[in-house]
Order: sequence, then structure tokens, then C-alpha cells
Amino acid sequence: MDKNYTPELFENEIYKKWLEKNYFTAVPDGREHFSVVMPPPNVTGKAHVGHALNNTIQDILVRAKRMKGFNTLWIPGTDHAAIATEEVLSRKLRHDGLKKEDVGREKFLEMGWQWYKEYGNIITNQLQKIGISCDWSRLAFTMDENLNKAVRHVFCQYFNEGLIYKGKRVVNYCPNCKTTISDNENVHIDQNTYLWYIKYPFADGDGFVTVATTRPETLFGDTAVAVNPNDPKYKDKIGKDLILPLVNKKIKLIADDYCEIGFGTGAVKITPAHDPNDYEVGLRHNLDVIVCIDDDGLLNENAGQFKGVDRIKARPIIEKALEEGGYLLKKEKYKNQVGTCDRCHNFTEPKISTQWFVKMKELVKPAIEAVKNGDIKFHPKRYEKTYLNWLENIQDWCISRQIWLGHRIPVFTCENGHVFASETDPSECPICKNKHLEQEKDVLDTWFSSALWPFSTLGYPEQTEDLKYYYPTSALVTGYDIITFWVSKMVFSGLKFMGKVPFKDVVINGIVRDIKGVKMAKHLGNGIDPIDMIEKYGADALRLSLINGMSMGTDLKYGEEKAKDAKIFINKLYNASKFVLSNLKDFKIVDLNKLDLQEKDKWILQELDKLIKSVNKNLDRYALGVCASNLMEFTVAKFCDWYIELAKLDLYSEDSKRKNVTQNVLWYCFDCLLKLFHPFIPFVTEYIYQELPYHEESIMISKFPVKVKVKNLENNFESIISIIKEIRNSRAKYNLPDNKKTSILFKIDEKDLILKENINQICKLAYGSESIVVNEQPNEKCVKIMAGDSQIFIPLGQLVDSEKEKEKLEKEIENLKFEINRSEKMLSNQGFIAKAPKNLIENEQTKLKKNKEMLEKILKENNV
RNA sequence: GGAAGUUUAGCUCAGCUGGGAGAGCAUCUGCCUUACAAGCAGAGGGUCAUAGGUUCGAGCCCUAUAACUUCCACCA
Repeated sequence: MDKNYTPELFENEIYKKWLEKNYFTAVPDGREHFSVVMPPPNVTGKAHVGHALNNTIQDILVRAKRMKGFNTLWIPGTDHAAIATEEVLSRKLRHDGLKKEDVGREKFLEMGWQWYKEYGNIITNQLQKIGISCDWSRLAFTMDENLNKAVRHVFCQYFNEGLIYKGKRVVNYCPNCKTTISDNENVHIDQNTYLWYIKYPFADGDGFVTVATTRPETLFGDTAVAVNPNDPKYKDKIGKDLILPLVNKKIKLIADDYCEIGFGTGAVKITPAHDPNDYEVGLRHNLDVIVCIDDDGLLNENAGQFKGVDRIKARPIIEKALEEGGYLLKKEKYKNQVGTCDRCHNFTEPKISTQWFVKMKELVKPAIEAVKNGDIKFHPKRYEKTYLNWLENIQDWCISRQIWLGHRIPVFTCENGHVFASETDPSECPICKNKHLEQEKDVLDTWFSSALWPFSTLGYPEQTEDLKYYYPTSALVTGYDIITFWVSKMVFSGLKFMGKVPFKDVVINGIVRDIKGVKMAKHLGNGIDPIDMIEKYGADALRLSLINGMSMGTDLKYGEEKAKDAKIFINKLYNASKFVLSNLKDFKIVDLNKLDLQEKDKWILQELDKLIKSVNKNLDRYALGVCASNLMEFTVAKFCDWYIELAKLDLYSEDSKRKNVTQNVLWYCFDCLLKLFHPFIPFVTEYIYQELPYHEESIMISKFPVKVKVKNLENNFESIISIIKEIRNSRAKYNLPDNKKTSILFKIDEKDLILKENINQICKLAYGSESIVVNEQPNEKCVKIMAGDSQIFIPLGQLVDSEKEKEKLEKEIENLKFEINRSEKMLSNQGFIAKAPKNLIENEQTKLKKNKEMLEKILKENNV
């Protein structure tokens, strides 16, 4: 073992060994299963710290379950992220002065595969560095042949059941990505803009109606102006013709409830082609639908002289024209929200078009029920609300995208106009046998395939052994930002096609922000590269730094300092292991129940038992942050600070029996500790474990501790600890440097066996040069410490300041009196006696009794 | 507009079903003690956001307020 903790020396080696041994692969057997599917990252992306967090969480759960004996499967995978990839490829083409149409669909798809092939293993390689134990032999990709089969199977079933339909709707369109996007991907942001007040004159010359709008550029698509039917201001004008400014066309003043009385000017322009509400109004009034913005976001021929101008840039130009025509009444500053594209952040356009939709209302009902009846549980529970709220207000899901990469919609039309969906590419129309078929041009929303992830990765639509055994999966770990995008879609898909929920627990992790709490973003340059952290501090440090202090579902602030701190901790563990290992060279393992355990041994084993139970409990609650801090706390504050120091006396002594007991306890504790730690910091624990006597093949397939298997661990060692602390404290009060040792005198009550047994320990840990047992209080000036019926003296000669000692004594007396008073007050409270739990009352009574005795003793001893 | 979350030591946060306020970092003091100076020992530091309420007892439960954060939403 290397003298210093240098993770780069062994992390890669160990990972390779795990892979070679096939520890990560899983096959169905008779055991209970624990299965997880990885939220697939973008195949051509790079791992960011969010991936590191998400995968570390999954790995901890998976490793712990594997060690607990579950048949554990974790399926990794990547997503084809069609829109993003298409954008990258198009940009490349543009760079060469080409459009995708120039190369054609087939060639373009080839480019896509090339791109996936070239960049597809970057992210998986990076994830491996984190140490995650997923079954790489099952690495899935949303464009795989099998997943493609699943997608088509599902599509056809929806289609044949009439759940998928083609319809004309106003949808969100991104002029930059050149495709429609779902409501989900349409991100609303605040915008500072203007409200333009425009005159729409009556055709008969009798006055005008004022319309306020934030979108003057859509004026060319106006086909009516609406007012509320009950608005007295306009009541007698309804049905009259208005002149559409700039276009000089007649449009009607119509009445519709959609228009609210008193809001704005009371009149609203209706543009059915470019606003979903207006489209509804248009349907009710049979209005024309006039498109005035084209697919590139430019005004079209319907805008006359403004044709070819970008819709946003057109505003000041139109404003000028309106002003010149005398139509502009005023313009005022206005704040509103507009949709932007989730991927490219450009303004989206509501646009009328024909798209494919999935009918959601009925589909979603079982998904709502599954969460309400507890078949699926969210951790933390509050995210159920996000989920339910979205599903309960669901709109039909627009699944068609006007791009080429991805799963092409498997709907065909023959020359005779028969439309059908087909799981495999058909050679003829199933109705009329016509052989001239044309497939839909659009592809499916990426989330359509992601929705099938928990079962498509297990072989669906084939009813494979894997599918039967591992579905439903056990837990899904993901960020709250994709509960609506993804989680909900997997649930209704799973219920629809598998008849069972896709997972039982949804574990929500927060977003990793920078140290100031700002979301990490490329353009801010505040991101932290997890691979960088691994290179600098090791994968274990990265993992621990992400988990320690993390609370599920809550965002966490992260900076390099945290990785550094984590490494410092692991270094501590590493050093402890050096101590343990060097003292277990000639050691014989014995069942702890057969050994004569001392108080210190029972104490550490009891503390260990508490730790084990807490870790197990908190793993089950998905409270990984609590596990990590408990583990760290035990390691430093119990094991290193106390047990290792206490063990030294025995380990270095001639008493071979005592030495053997301590060696066994030391081994047992450290072995457990490594195993408990393994899911969190897998590399270093494996590395150390391989050096530990009596180790098995690998820590990752060893048994996870669930309790300490030793009986009768009751002890009173805490009293020894507090004596040591008191002596140290007194020494510090006298500014005694730690290297200046003094003798320690013990006047031991004969019943005080624990003290008698531990005087050497006390002496060692409290900087004593020698321990001397006395029968009487010594004559020389001493610092005195009360320890039950015994007393401890530290002869400090001239150093002893009687004033200081008096002060100390008074403080102690005051303290005791305060405590006694508190207990008495509590115990004389009738409400407390009547309602508090019995053990609490008993505790209080014993405390009171003890303190009273102590006070009496102190008063007597010191003649106060 | 609707909903959720956060508010505890200078900083980052723990605190499970209510039963005497915790950790790490930072600060100060002393120490190179044969696992560890990336360390050890000791110390200081908090009206648990504010105001009420429930209770024998509230950081925790209820109500209101404030500040910050986030998600959802078609209001010209």
C-alpha cells in the first residue's frame, strides 16, 4: 500500500478489475431483484456535475442493494437528442454553404450516425471514471434497433386504438430549430416590451375601435376584432365591419366571451393563425386563418411590403407605418411573458399547422391514480404535486417534429389515400395492395422513445426473461426539472403497455449550482467539470463531496473546495487504515462473543451498531446525505479520535490476550466501516479492503452490515471519555502545552471498577506522564476533578491558581444547582407528570437524584 | 395569476414520528504525541426570519407576515 493517498494510482485499475470480474452484469435468478434504469444523457454530450450527482446517487443505491444480496441490475443508456444533434449537423452544413435538403434525408441520417459514433462514447467513458456499477453489456441507445421496434410497436397500438391523431392546431414553433416543440419545451420568460394601441376604423367611417397588442407584426393575420358580448361600450357596434390598418381589408367586429370587459381597451384583435386562443375564437366564428409569418420567422407575402422582414425586427418598422397612417394612438412600456425554445433559447412562434398528437386525458388517468394510491412514491413526497398538477391539466401531446433525425413516424399513405401505421416497413397497402406508399416526413418527439425506457431497455416488445424478471424497476433517480417531461410519460406508458407501473420509487435529486447558488451555465463560465475534479481529487472525493450535506430534492451549492475537503477526509480514512493494517499483521480472528471485551470495546461496538442501523435506515429513506455525514462523523469522532488512541495501549502491550481482543475489535469495526462506506466511496474502500486480513474476493460483493453481531454491549465508557475531556480542559485552562506532561493521581472509590480498569487509558489520552493511585487527597497543590465517588488530581504546584480553582468550583456548583432546579420544576409540573412518556419522567428523576448527590458530595469535599 | 421550497453559528448545511440547539469550514490558543501537520487537543460564536396560536413542553405542528429561490399558466 502506498504511503500517501493517491487515488490516481488505483482507481482505474480497480474499475478494470470489476469489469473483468463481471460484477456489474446481472442475469435473472431466484432472488429478489433491484433494478434501475439510468436517465439517458445526450449521447454526444459531455458529463457535467449534474450527471455526476445523479449517477452517484444511483450507484450508491445499487451498490448497497447488491451487497445486501439483491439481484441488482442497473441499465445504462444514452439519448439521441434529435433536435440538438440536427442543429449541430445543420450548422456544420451551413458552414460549407449547404442546407440539409442539399444532401438529402438518407445522407443526412448517415451523417447523424457518424456523429453518434464519433462522440457517442465520450460521456459513457466519463461516467465510468465516476465508478458507477451499471451493466455496460446492456448499454442502450434510444435509436437502437430494438428500441426502434418498441417505438413503432407502441405507436401502432396507439394509432390503431385511435389515440394518435393528426390535427390542425396552433403549436409552438421554433424558427431557429425549424420544428414544432411541445408545450413543455416552450419556456416562458419575462420580457420588457411595449403595448401598442392601434386604431381600427369602422368601414362606414363612424369612429373606430382601439386595440391594444404586444404583437403588431401579427396584424397581417387578423381576421376579426373581438369584444365581450355584454360590453355596453361596443354592444350596438357588434357585427359592423372594421378596416384593418395597413392592409385596408374589411374585418368584422365580433362578440366572444374570451374577451374580458375592462381588460385593456376591451377589444382584442383576433389572429387565428398565430395564437391558440384566437384560433379557438376563429373556430367559433368561422373566421379565415391567415398565416403571415413563415417557417423562418419572417413576415410573408400577406404582409405586403413588409415581406421578408424578421417578425421581431418588424415591430419598429410597422410602428412607423402605423404612425404615418395615423393608426397609432400610443405606445406604452409593458411587461409580459413570452415563449422561448428550451434548446436554443430563441423566441418561439405560436403557429397554425398540422401535427400529430396523442390523446392524453384518458391515458393519463391510471398514471394519476398510481401516485395517489401509493403504487409510485416520490422522494421527497412534495414532488407528487408537480406531477399530479401537470397530469391533471394535461393537453394533448404534440409528438411530431419537422426534423430528420430520430424515429420517423411509421404512418404510410398509398396512392388511393389509405392511411395506415406499420411496425415494419410495408411493401404494399394492406387495404388495396397498392405498392406506391409514402411515409410521413416528420419524426417523433425524443420523449416518445424516452417514455418507453424502463421496458424498451429490457427487451420490449418481446416478452423477454429480463422484462419479466426486472420489470417493474425499483427506483428512478432523476432531477425535478424533468418530472413532467419524462417521469409522467414513463408512468402512463408503462401502465398502458406493461400493465404495471414502471418503477416504485421516484427519487428526485436537486440541481447542482455554483457556490453562490447560481445555476451553472456555459455562458456564465461557472460550471465545474467533474472529470477535472476526479483528476485533481479522485472519483471518491468527487462522489463524497456531492453526497455529503446533500438533501434529496434540494438544490446544492457546489464548489471545488468541497471536493478538496472530501479528499482531506478520505485521506484521514486512508491513514486510519494504515494504522489498522499495520497492527493486524499477526492477528487471529475470533468470534467477538467469545472474547472478554473491555468497556472501550463494548463502547465502540455499540457506537458502530448505532451507525449501521442509521445508515441502513437512511439508505431506505434515500437520505444519502445523512448516511454520508453519519459515516464521516463516526470515522473521525469515534473511531479515529477515540478507539484508535485507546487501542494503542493494548496493541503495544505485552499482554497478548488483551492485544488479541483489541485486534479483533479493531478488525471488526474497520471491516464494517469499509463496507458501509463502499457504496459512497467505492475505489478507496476496495483498495484498502484488499489489504485487510480475512478479506473476501471483493468488497463490492461482500455482505453489507445490518447490525453488530455481539451481545451485551451495555457499557459506561462515556464516563471515562468525559473524565479525559475534563482533564484536557483543565490543562488548557492553565495554558499547559500538550507536550508538557504531568502525573495524574487517582483516588478511586472501590466500587468504581470502570475507572480502576481505565486509569492507564486516561493517563495516556490526557497527557499524563504517569498514573498514581492514592488513598488520600495529596498535600501538594492540585487541580481536582470529581468523578462520581472517585477523585482525580493533577499536581500543578505553583501553577495552581486557587482563585481559578475556586471559580471553577463555583461554576460547577452553580451548574448543578441550575440543573437540579430545572428538573425539580419539570417534575413538579402536573401536566408533565400526567402526559409525558414514562421513560422521560424516569430519566428526569434519576438525573435529579444524581445531580443532588453530586452537589452534596462537592459541597462536603470542598468544605463550602 | 396558481403552486412549491428555503430562512438554524461568519460561510455551507444536518436536526427522522414535538422531550435540554449539532457538524464541517472559517476564527483564536497550544502541540511535529511512532496512522494522519491534508494532523491532534482546547476555546469562542445561535432570542433556530418576524408575530401570534396549539401543547405540560415548539427549531419541529397551526395561522399570518417578510425576504429569497423554483416550477406551472393562453390573458390582448
